Formats: sequence, C-alpha cells, structure tokens
Amino acid sequence: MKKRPTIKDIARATGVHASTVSRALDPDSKKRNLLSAEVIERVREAAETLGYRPNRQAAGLRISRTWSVGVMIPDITNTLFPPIVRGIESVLEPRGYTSIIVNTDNIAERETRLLFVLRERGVDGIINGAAQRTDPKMAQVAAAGIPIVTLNRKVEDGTIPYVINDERQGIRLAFRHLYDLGHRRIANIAGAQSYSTGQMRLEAFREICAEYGIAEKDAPIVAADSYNEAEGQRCAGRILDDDPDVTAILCANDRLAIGALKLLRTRGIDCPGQVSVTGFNDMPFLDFLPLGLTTVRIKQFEAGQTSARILLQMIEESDRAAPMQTVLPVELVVRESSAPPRST
Amino acid sequence: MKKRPTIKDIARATGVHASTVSRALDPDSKKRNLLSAEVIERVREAAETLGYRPNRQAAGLRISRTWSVGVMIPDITNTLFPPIVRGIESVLEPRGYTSIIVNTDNIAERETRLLFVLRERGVDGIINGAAQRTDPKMAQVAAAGIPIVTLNRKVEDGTIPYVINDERQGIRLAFRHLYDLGHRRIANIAGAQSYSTGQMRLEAFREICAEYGIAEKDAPIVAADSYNEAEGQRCAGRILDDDPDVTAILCANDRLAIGALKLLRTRGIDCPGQVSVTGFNDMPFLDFLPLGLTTVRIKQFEAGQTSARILLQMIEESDRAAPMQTVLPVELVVRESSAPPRST
DNA sequence: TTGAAAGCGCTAACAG
DNA sequence: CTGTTAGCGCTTTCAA
Repeated sequence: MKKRPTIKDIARATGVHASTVSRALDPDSKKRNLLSAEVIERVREAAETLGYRPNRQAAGLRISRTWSVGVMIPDITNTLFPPIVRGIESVLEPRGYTSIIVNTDNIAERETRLLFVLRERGVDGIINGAAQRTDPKMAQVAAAGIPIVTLNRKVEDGTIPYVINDERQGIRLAFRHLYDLGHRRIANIAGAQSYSTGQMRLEAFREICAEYGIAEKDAPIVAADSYNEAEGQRCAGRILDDDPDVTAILCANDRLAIGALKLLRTRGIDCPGQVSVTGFNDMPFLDFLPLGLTTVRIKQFEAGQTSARILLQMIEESDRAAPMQTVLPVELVVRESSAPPRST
Repeated sequence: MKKRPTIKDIARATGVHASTVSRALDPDSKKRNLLSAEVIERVREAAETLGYRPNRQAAGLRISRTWSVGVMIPDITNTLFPPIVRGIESVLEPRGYTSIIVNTDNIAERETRLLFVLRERGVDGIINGAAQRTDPKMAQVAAAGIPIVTLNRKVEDGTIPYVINDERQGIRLAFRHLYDLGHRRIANIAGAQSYSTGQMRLEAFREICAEYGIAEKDAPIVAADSYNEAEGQRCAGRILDDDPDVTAILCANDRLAIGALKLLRTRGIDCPGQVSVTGFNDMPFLDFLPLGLTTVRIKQFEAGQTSARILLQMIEESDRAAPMQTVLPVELVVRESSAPPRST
C-alpha cells in the first residue's frame, strides 16, 4: 500500500518549490496567473504522471473547509426524500462536495444532537429538510456563520434562506378541483402546525373557503399531530363522526390521505363514490395504491437541486447575497380518489 | 463566530503541555494509564468547561483516518435501500462515524468513478451494496488495504467479506410454497447473471427443480437483464408466449414480479386465479399493491447493521480476522398473488 | 510521569 | 514570477 504522492513529490520532480506547485494547481485562476505558463505546464504534467490527488484533509485543516455538507431529513425511508437527496447529490457531487445525510425522525433532541454532530464534522453548510417553524438551534447555527438553507419547510425567524413549494397554490388547486366537481362540504385534515407546511396549507385552506363564501361549519378542520397514516385515520374518523355529510376530505399530505382512505375502507364508505380524498406531495409509489390518489405534485428532485445550488452559493460566494425565498411551482395530479359527489 | 477551543487552550488553562492533554483525552486507556490520575482529572474538567471537541481533520491528517465510510448502493430511490442505509447508520453513528452514500445506478463507469471519489475522500472503509460478481476495481481497492465489505451481493474473487441473504433457502421456500399449492409448471424469471443474487437464485431454482424431479421443459427460465419492472414484463411475456400452460411464475426479485403482474393484467390473465406470482426481497410499500405479492422477506435493516459491524471490526481491529461470509436468514411472506392452480 | 520537538499535507503571507 | 517561512490542530517519538 504505497502512499499517494504529495505536493512535495511534485516539487521534487519538477524542481520548483512546493508552494509553487500549490499555486500552479490552484483552480482559482487569479493565483495561477501569477505564474509562468511554462511552470504551470510542467507542474501539471508531473501531477498527471505521478497521479497526484490533493489531500483534502490537509487543505481543509489549513483553510478550514471540508467540502462536505450536512443534509438533515426526517427519514430516508419515507419515499418523499430519496428523490430530494438525489437532487442534492446531483449538484453537489460534480462540484466536489459530498453530503452527510442524517435522519432526525422529527425528534427535536435527535435534531439537536445531529446538528451538533454535523458542526463537529466541520461541514461547510447544512441543508435542513426537517425544520420546525421555530427552531432556535437552527437560528443559532446560522448566526454562528454556518451557511444553512431549509428545504420544503421554513423557519419563521426570517434569517434562513428557504426553498419551499407553492403550498398556497397547491391547496387552492386541490380545493378548486373538488369544488368544480360539485363538492360543497369539503373537510380538511391539516398537518402538524409545528411545521411551516402544516401552517401554510391550513391557512390557504381557510383563505380559499372564505373566498368561495363557505361557512366554517361547512368546512370542518382537524389538525393532525404528525404526518402519518395513523393520524390520517384518526382525523378522518373524527371528521366523519362530527359531520357525516362531508363529501370530500382535502388532506395536507399524502400519508394523511392514505390514512383517510384506510378509514373509509374500514367503515365501508366508498371512495370516490361517497367521499373524495386528495393528498399533497405526490410521493413515489403512490401509484401502487389500489386506488390512485388525487394529489398535488411537488418538484422533489428540483427542490433538492435548488437548495444545493443556493447553499453552494452561500459557501463559495459569501459576497453575493443568496436568494432568501424560493417557491417552486406545484401541479395537480388527478387520479381516481376524487369524483363528483353522489347526487342524492 | 469565535473559533472552538483547541488542545492548546486546554494546555494553557491547566498549565500542562499540549501533548499531555492529548494523552489525557485519548480514549485508549493504555496511553492514559501513563499519566497521573490528578492531571487526567484536571484536563478533563478543563476540556469540559471550555467545551472542547477534538478536531477530526487535524487528528485525521496526523493518523490518516477520517471516521467516515463510503456506502455504495445502486439507487436510494429504490425502497429496498433506505432501511439498509438506516441499519448501517444505526451502528456507525454511535461509534462516531459518518457515512457517505453514493448511488451507482448499476452503471459500471459510475461505480468506478465513485469508488475513486470515496478513496480520494480518504474513507476508512467501504460498504458496497452494488457489487458485480466480478469486480476487478473492487478487488484492487481491497488489495490496497482499504477495508471493504459487500452487502446483499458478493464478489466471486473470494477475498472480500460479504453479508448476503440466504438466497438458496429463499428460492426453495417460494418454490415449495408453489409446489405445495399444487403447481407443477413453475416458470422462473431469473435476475441478471452479473450479480451474485441473480446467479445464486437461478442456481437454487435449478437445484430444487432437479430435486423435485421436474424436467427442464416444465420449468422454463428466462433471465432478466436487470432488476426492474420493464424487464419483468418482457420476461413474463416471453414465458407465456413460449409456454401458455405455465401456472406460476417465480421471480428473482420483487420488481420483476411487479412487472410480471403488470403483464398478466395487460393480457387479461387473472392472478392468482390463472397464474400465481412470487417475488423476492419484500420491498417496503409492497403492501400498497392492489394485489399483495407473495415474496421472500430479507432482513434489510439487520443486513445494514451486520455489514457495518463487520466493517468497523476490520477498521478498528485489523488484527482480529473479520468473518468472511455472513448469510442472513430469510422468511416466506404469503400474500394474495399465490393460490392453487385452477383445477382444469 | 511529563515536556520538547517534529511533522502529517497543504496554503498564505511576506520577501525577493 | 518564485522561494521562504510559518502554521492549521493533532499525535507520537524521543528525552528527561
């Protein structure tokens, strides 16, 4: 196991000083321009033939950089996240960065600890796809000067750049779709209010109801504690118990919708015959469902890409201000879970 | 953004030399035992109050370690892999390691390049979940002294430790299940023969057919080029074209099985009424399928854990020999896609 | 039992 | 344009 060549080896081979080699190989042309073309060429060749590869650990120790970024997500086994992760990777990898992916499971203390782990690792920046609406730890990290951007969710603090989806428009598309089908008693299973998505989607629902002149009692709302199927079941149950005349349930997320569908099946209520259901996110594998779910598609891969690009800009061009707010477009995907209400 | 305290700061605070601090804080007790208990205690306290955290970059530069491992998988968007990745993470993280996950997409040149990226990153070891049966690059890396273990698949070269599932037993369970249901014309969609899984599962199929005294013509085999739904469709089509009397299709993997199911639906052939289908892996979200797939469950999370443990042993206890071959148990999961053949 | 000194591989002043 | 020097934070001889 012979060790790999260093800058010194190249210096020896070319007869110039190590620092000259460093300069010749620096990707920043401002430094290279100070050297004679001839030396640069010689150094390049020597590096090539020796198979030189810079030692990032050493360079990093010197300039305190690691060319790694932390990626925080709730849980990679949630199919929503793999495409996002690949989007991130697709811009990071070509630029020489690697990502350290950590799963918070939406547990606050785990998030805190992982944040600590990432800082200790000296990551050059963080993409947080698991942020809470208020997140003091996060703001603290940002204040400490570590580039950070949130993905899918935003922190209300206002200092952290974010990339989110057009939640408002998504809810409006779903609502209008149901309304246009003829539904007039549309319930809402809202998401956890501790996430910006939960809060924004609920707000959008209230807003459009008001716009359409629908009274609050005709648009019952139950907020879930978290985004999962069990909560979807529970909330759907409560809605139907309180208000058996509901003909459609607009859910703040696909997993809640899947739970709602499950409950309907349990109770022998036909979907979409008796009750229509819509989701949000268009998670992969949704089309495996026996009944296709009408939902709002978000740009998963692109969201990953965009957040990574913004983070890189923050890391590498700290002079240029990075965009603070990026909102990606969404689109409605109509499948089988929505239909006109039974015309009783 | 005040920088974090170094070993020097502690030295100054306690009045001892930096090297003494290093020794006092060394987790290896052999080194600490040389120091007086009093000094160790003082250093510990100072480290605590200053909030000292060792700088891995610096330590790594010195001892050439990074406390990071590379994890190669085909594609994180394949739901089979997230549980594996979390299994790996669950043992790595508590021991202070992070994992760098890369997706090969089963493209050889991508694999080569990523392997290069990982080496350049100086990972302490590699878990390869995307290995080919013959993989010179891999053997080369292993020979270079970088700890490496393969996961799910094995390299035939024989020098690389592996953690795989009991492919043979899995195929036998599926076959017996079909046979016991009464099937006598069982076809096989085999996996790509460039992966050990494809090869082993096919071998097991041939073996058990022979055991049951089934002639080769009564057990048609078509090998897929890769593990995906399109190939499953194609292969199932060929099987039914050549041999319309087949009553069951045993697939080397779930995705092939999903493809086969799709083809049956296309042709209006009822499953399990006319043709039964089985898969392999028990991928998450399989239960979303309109028709539950009978399959062989592999221990995904545990496989991740086991491979990580073995890798850590190779890294940290290079003296103790790591287990070369680990075969995890599998179990049959019976769902709706298998039933007795129509008794025509 | 502790200190001194060297060096891992690289970059960044500062000279010249 | 290029060489010299110093040092990032840590570990590890070698002395004392």
